[in-house]
Amino acid sequence: MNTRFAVATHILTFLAYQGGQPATSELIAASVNTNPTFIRRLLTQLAKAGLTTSQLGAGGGALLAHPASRISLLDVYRAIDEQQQVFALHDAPNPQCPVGRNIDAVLKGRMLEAERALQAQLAKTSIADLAADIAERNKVA
Amino acid sequence: MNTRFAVATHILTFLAYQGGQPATSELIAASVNTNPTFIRRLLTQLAKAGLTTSQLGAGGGALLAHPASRISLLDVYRAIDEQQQVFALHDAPNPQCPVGRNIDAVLKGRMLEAERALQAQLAKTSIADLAADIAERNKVA
DNA sequence: TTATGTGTAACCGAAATGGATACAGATAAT
DNA sequence: ATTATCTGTATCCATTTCGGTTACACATAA
Repeated sequence: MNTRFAVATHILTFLAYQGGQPATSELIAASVNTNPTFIRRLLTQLAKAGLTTSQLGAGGGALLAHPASRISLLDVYRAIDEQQQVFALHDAPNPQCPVGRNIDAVLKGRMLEAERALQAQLAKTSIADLAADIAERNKVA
Repeated sequence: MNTRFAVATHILTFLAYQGGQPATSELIAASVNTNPTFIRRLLTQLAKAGLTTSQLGAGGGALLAHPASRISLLDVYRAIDEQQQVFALHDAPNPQCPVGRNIDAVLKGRMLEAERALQAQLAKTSIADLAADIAERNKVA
């Protein structure tokens, strides 16, 4: 998969760590080690999903729209991965073949089940959980 | 994701439907609606994973190496998706940042949990299940 | 009024994806 | 033995995706 989910999660965790202080795309980009445009593109998606807000102008930046404890990895997944399916079907199997005619319909159901299992697990982790894990690691070190 | 998992599953289901009769890559390609080389590439991977065997020469083709009831979608996933991870991390976050320094380690664990949930669900379906579903659909129609 | 920061468009190179051709080698059929 | 068949693999190609880069209009804070 692409790294957008990981980066989006990084962004949100970073914002949680900011404690209400707006973070510029440049600042976040430095933490992620990428470029500000990439961050802004993801922030746009996160904002559209209602997970973040943006403060324009000097001293502005991105903020969490909700408490970190109420943002789950599933929320991030849904905000970023527009198609929301790990598996892809192959185009247009042969309708003349008894297998080709039905494989998509049959496989789609099983893929959905797997997808649901994945999403259910993602729902169990919040950005606050990640922030806490990170705080723990920084405490020890 | 790419369509290789779907095509590999299609191949195996097709072979299950053949009832022990070898299928050429050309025949399978016609069912999938793709080219024989793509099928042979996947068959090579499936063979390496011990899921299929190949009969060379005239009248030859691919065969299931085990009963379809003993080949799960997880087996296919493992055979085809070499990296076996839905999620990717972003390269080299900033080690100077308290978040960047730890995000990968923390996120990796959560991704693994989700990956495991996905795989556990895949394990519940066998190629025989798919073949049965397809048979049912062909019966009704 | 000026500096700051977002949102978005445009362009780029690298990598991945699947399609197409080609051919050596193994095997079955005759 | 000879021929036809089929695999396994290499090579090349066009298309798409991915993330990086530059640029700039617009909104807002200082």
